[in-house]
Amino acid sequence: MTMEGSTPRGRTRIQKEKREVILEAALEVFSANGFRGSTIDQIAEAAGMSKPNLLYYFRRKEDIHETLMHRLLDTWLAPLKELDNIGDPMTELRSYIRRKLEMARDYPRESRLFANEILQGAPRIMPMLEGELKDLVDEKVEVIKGWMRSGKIARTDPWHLIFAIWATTQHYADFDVQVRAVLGPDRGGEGRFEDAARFLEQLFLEGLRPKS
Amino acid sequence: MTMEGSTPRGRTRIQKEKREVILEAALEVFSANGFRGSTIDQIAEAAGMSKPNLLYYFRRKEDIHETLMHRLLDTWLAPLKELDNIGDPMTELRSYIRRKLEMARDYPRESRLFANEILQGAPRIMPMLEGELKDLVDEKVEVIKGWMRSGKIARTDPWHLIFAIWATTQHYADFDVQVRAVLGPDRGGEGRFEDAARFLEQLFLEGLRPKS
DNA sequence: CAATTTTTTGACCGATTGGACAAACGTTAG
DNA sequence: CTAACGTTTGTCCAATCGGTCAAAAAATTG
Repeated sequence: MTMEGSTPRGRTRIQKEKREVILEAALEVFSANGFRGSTIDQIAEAAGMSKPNLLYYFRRKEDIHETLMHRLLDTWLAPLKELDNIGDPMTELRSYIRRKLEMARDYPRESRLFANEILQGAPRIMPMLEGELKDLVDEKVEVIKGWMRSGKIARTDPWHLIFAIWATTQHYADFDVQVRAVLGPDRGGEGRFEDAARFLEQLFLEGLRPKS
Repeated sequence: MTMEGSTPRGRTRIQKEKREVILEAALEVFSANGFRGSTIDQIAEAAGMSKPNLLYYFRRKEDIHETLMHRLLDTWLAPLKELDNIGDPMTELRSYIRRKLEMARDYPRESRLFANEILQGAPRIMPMLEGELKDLVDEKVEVIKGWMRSGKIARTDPWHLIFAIWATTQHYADFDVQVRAVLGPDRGGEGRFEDAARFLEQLFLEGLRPKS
């Protein structure tokens, strides 16, 4: 029996392993060149196998990308999911910013893959944006609104607050080459994430300090 | 004599006009699909001419992109160039944020073209980033440092302040589809730029209010 | 061992791509 | 008019692309 892409059943040990190798290679290639800029040959070479061999595990180039994007969104939303109102609002926000910045530092390829997809108009994940993502944001917006009502943080627009956190943190992954070019050799080393963390904490925590 | 791409001399009126039409079409196509994702045929069609005709004005696909990127950087740096210390620091910063946000609103294609290039590792404009861009930022960092020394704004990292302004404003162009998907039909209309402007002003101006 | 199934590969295919080129067309100057 | 120059197009080409296929090689099973 040939492998059925639709049925998760019947995956042998080799299939599971090779599919992981391919996905890892595809993440590397897709995040660096975008979907249309990447070729199956490139991915196959990065995965250490021939093109027909790769196509034995994923029938179409788009299947690889789709699998990658589905996994990605879960990883990507995880930090926001952790945001809840059991702790102190300022502490919660600081933790969220830190987690997002750590993701930009530790998973820049994932961030760039996501950025690539959105830049092209999100043709393959639009439903997920309007569904899962929007629902999660709506939920967290209510949490933030609660903080504002109770005077724990300044009143402002919760949606744009979330956008600002996304934008500033992901910037260090997506625009990494620009950040390093501007900072130069001295300031552009690994310490840039520490500097960024300090700055962003100050910006957001001072910027959201409740007036009273 | 055939047209020399290297010599700006000898451009007829028709050449100037057609080159502009091509660049406008290329901006549309490149910003939506990236460099490798765009074809000469697409650009030619958007420009209302045949592919060989287009190649009469630009010998290679890359020449179009290069011309576009060179112009782009000038446009892109203009708002930052205007930042100087003749006015009140807070007013200057507010103006800068507003100008950048207006650019994201009025020139989203340019923003996405730039983002695409940086995402791919800036293969074609790296020298400009390390040269012009870095020099300009270094200069403005000194301006901001002066404001901090004189106690007009809070002491913080000027480089990351600039990054944060870039990231938050360009986010509304580069991640537009995500912003609109998350905001939904009600809040995602044209008013979103007004909301963003209000939020960003509050965030940055409160976040940078000097502690006295 | 042999039979069967899974994995791998070389060769191939049609479509698309960036680009070349010569011929045709248009325009202008003498 | 004609010669020269600028512009446009149809046709063509080599390279690359995503993907197929049959057959070989490995692995698994009995």
